[in-house]
Parts: sequence; C-alpha cells; structure tokens
Amino acid sequence: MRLMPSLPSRCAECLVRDTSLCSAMRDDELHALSDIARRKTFPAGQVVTWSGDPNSLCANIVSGAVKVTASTPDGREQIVGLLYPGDFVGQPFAQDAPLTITAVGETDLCLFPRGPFERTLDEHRAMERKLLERTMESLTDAQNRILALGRKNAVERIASFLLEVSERMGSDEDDSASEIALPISRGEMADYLGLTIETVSRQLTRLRKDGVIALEKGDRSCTILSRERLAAIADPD
Amino acid sequence: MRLMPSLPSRCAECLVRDTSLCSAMRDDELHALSDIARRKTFPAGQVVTWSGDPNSLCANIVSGAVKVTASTPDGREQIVGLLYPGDFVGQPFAQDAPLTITAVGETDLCLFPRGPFERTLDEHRAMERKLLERTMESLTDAQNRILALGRKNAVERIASFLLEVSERMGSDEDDSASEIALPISRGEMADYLGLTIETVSRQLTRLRKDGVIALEKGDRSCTILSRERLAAIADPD
DNA sequence: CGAGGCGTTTGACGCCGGTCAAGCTGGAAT
DNA sequence: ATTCCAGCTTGACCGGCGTCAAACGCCTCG
Repeated sequence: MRLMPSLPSRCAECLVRDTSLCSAMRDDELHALSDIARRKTFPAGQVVTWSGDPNSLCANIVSGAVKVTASTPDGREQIVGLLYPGDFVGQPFAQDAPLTITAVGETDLCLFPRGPFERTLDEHRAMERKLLERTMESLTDAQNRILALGRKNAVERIASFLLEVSERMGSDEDDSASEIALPISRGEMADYLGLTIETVSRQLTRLRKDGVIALEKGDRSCTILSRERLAAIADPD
Repeated sequence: MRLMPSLPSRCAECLVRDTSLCSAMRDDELHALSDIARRKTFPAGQVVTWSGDPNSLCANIVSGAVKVTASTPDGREQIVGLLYPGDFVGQPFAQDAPLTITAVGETDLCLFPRGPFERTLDEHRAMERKLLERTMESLTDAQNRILALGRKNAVERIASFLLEVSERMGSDEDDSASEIALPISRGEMADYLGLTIETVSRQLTRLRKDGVIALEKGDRSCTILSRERLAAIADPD
C-alpha cells in the first residue's frame, strides 16, 4: 500500500491544471478545490445558467467553449463573451446572475458551488490574485469589443474576430493557427459581432473571393491565407 | 500636545473616504495608502495617461470624472469607459497601458504609483477583495455597453445613457436625479455611444419634442420629464 | 431513395444613421 | 459693441447594413 499522491487524482490528468485558476495552487492545495468540484459534460447548445437564476455556480472550462449572452426585453440577443478552455466562468461575491451561459459545442466544465468556492478564495490568496488578474484581462477584452462594436464596420469586425479566434485556438506550440475550427455558427458570429447572419455570410464570402481566407463548405473550418492582409483589414490604417 | 488621530489628516475630509477602495481600510490602515498618495487636480480635457505609456499609475477619482478611450489606428475614437468619483482607475499587475485616460471637466485624482500600490494590495487583503469586486462590476458595466452597442439603435442608446448618468449622478440622498448635469459634451456622448455628433443631437431633440426630456440650451443640463417613458425607450418590450 | 429540416448563401429592396454642409447660439477676447 | 470661435442644431443626401425572401447544400429519418 502506497501513500496518496499530494495531487488529487481527478486533477492529475486535467487538461487545464496549469492554465486555469488552478495554476495558482500547489499540488497539495488543490484538494481544497477538488473536494468541492463536480465535473460535468454539457452537450452543444445546453444552457449552464439562465439569466436571472440565483448566482450559485462558478466553473473552470476544461474543454469546449461557452458563450455568455445578454438580451433586450424584446428579444434581441448579444453574445457579450466567449470563453475557452482554462477560462473561468462565474461571478463570486455577486448577488444575481444577469447573464445566460450556454455551452458551444460539447463542453466539459469543472463546477464549484459559489459559497464553498468563495471560501476557497478566502483561504488561498494566490488564487484570488490570479482571479483578479483574469478579471482585469476580461475587462480589457470587453473594452476591445466595445471599440469594435462602436467604431468598426462589418468586414473589420469579422477580420478581428477571425484573428482573435486564431490566437485563442492556436495550440500551445505554434501560437496562432492558420486553419481555424470556428467554434460557433454563423448565427452566433452575428450575435457576437452585433451583425446579422446575412451580413456575416456576405462578408465572409467577400474575404474568400478576395483570397484572404478559404472556407471549406459544410465544415466550420476557415483557413487564413494571408494573415497580413487580414490584420490590415481588422485594423485599417 | 495631543496624539495624532489615527486617520491621516489628508484623508480626514476626503469626499470618497467611504465610497472608494479606501472604504475597505480602517482609519489606522489608511496611512499605508496616504503615504504613497499624491493629490492632483486635472483641468478639463487634460490627459492623465496616454495610450502606450508605461503603466505606472493607479488612482481614485475624488471629484469630476474621467473617460477611458481606445482608438483604431486610423483615428476613429471610442470611449470604452466613464468613471466617476469613488471609482478606481488603473491596472495593477498589468504590463502596458493600452488606453488613454482623460479628465472630463475639472477632476481631482488621488494618485498612487503602481509598484507601491501593488505592495499595499499585498498587505491589505480587504482592499484587494474590494478591488476584485469593483473590477467585476466594471466588467458587468462593459457587458451592458456591449449589448447596447451591438443591438440597440440610436434613441435606445441615448435613453440608456441618460438613465445611467442619472443613476450615477444621483446624490446619496435621492438615488436618481431628474435633472442631470451631463458630464460630457455631445461629441463625447457620440464617442461613448458609437454614434456621431449629429445623430446624438437629432435624437436628443427628438426626445425633447416628444416631451420625454427637457434641455436647457447653452447649458449641459437635461431634465427627465418622464422616467417611465425614457426607460421604455431604453429597453423596449 | 426521397422528404424534410437546419444552416448557409445569395439576391432585391428600404431604412437608419453617417457624411457633408450650412446656420445658430452663447461666451470670451478685443 | 463687434468679432471670433467652439459647440450645438438642422437639413439634404447617400451608402452600409438590416429585412424579407428564395434557393442551395448537407444531414437525418422515414
């Protein structure tokens, strides 16, 4: 009989052990999170938390992606955030959860009940610090999206989006992939970029006809043929 | 000869002692901040920090207001945030300062050099916690603006803005004032709402003609005649 | 194989808001 | 007073993007 390793077994082969909030924890500290965590797989399109639900959940994204959506009372919808593996989901210390969280593609989450998660933050300074830094990064992302929505036209928004996804999807080795597996549908791209499906489709074919990207049809993949030209479109001079 | 009071004298009559980050500090702890702080008054329009400057400053807003702006390389400008008395300005732990901070109207700031400020965060848990909560609130604000910019038309954005200012400007006693002293010019409203000056002006006169608001001309004040109707315009059903 | 449904593409048209331009107002300088 | 100037308002026009509609490709299910 051998001793338990200090790293919780369920965390041992976690894909985001070193990229999520957990990267702020030593192996032996991770039990604090592991003990309150529940792993769950959400099929594509399943809602994790509805707007208006009591704010009871926080989570790490292990694989897949989630969209954070807000909507006007009359039903117009806007994706206010897209989160990827390693990202943190939730609002510790907040009362309400005004936003809807939905899985985009099959998604694995590592769920924490909010109360115990907050207590873990209390006890693990480094994790709270990391959460603060992550939250500030999210704010910066949001500010970039505000610039895009307020001042960029359709092509520019789409070009920016493709570059953004390319960077986030780039595997750890090569930083930015040229062939992107778009995580979301045309309709979701529209909801993310403040456009309509038709405009997204038209501008994508425009980029294709101009030889900037290639689209394999029926598939959601997109290849960047000239990153340089795409960047020039995203941030014109 | 009497003992020094535990509250630093310069903080004794500070207008935001109990609303800024400082509200997380006991009187006797405030010396840690007071010792590194420098009060400075910025005239209207003066830039506090340029985009691209080294990220060396954090601050509390004591009076006035600041705008946080981003811009595209070709010069289109967007206000990504408006901050009021009691709000915190800056990005501790971040490398660069990609945004420009500008005083809007005469503004008093309580400035902290970033390094020492970060050390103060290290030593004062409660303040770091408060900063985390504030940052999450800012993120929520930003998400609301993303919804507005992505999915609302001109009148709706302006109505939302007026209500927003009315709530933030409402003195402590009555929560939301009906007569608003608009903190910014038409041009800045345009930059904030992703519109042009002309559109802002037209939609404001439209609201005036419809009897929803009154505008005293020459002055930057605006009176909400029917908060109910304004709210119905901001979030149509 | 064919039927049906979903996501996407493409087209025709109209409107909201941007652009350009002119006039208006009030305050500061002279 | 007169001039000047910055900020605001108003008007005429136009183009980008939304709206409505139809067709296409791909998948699943009968």
